[in-house]
Amino acid sequence: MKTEPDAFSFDDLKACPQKTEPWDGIRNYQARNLMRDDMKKGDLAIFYHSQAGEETGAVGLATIAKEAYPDHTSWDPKSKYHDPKSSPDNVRWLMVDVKWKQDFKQLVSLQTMKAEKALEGMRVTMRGQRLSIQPVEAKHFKKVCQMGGLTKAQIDKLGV
DNA sequence: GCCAACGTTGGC
DNA sequence: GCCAACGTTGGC
Repeated sequence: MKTEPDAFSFDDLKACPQKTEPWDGIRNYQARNLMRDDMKKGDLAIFYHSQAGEETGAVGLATIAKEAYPDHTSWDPKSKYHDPKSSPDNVRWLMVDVKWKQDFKQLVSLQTMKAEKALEGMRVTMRGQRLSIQPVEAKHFKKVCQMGGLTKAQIDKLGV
């Protein structure tokens, strides 16, 4: 899951009150469908900082705390995420809740991921991948955790 | 700030 | 249903 840390960072997620955060504002059908179809409660996500200069990359892990439900900001005219075509009766956009899980010991920069042979084919390393939510294969997921400095025991414990 | 990539919109 | 125009993302 990508986010611009200037808007919302991994530290913000870690600090937020009940440690769960509604992932609102997703206005892309592919991303919405991934949330709706593929994200189950308890699933893990790699948290990724985009547009962050040297700090661009994967910073840690989050858990899906709540499965897809209507994104109410979509029918709120005051919201920056307002979509006039969405309403409570005709829900167009969904969100999930996420929860901080684990920090990486070190940043796994985009550069490092691109250079890592074992991550070949991982979406985020390929050009033109703007999608803010991307599916990650288990082998890539574990490799990124390893590059982030998690121990083998810690990675095994995740049950990926 | 540039620009490639690509999603969305709307005229036809 | 095609496709040009336009908007957005995000690396650089």
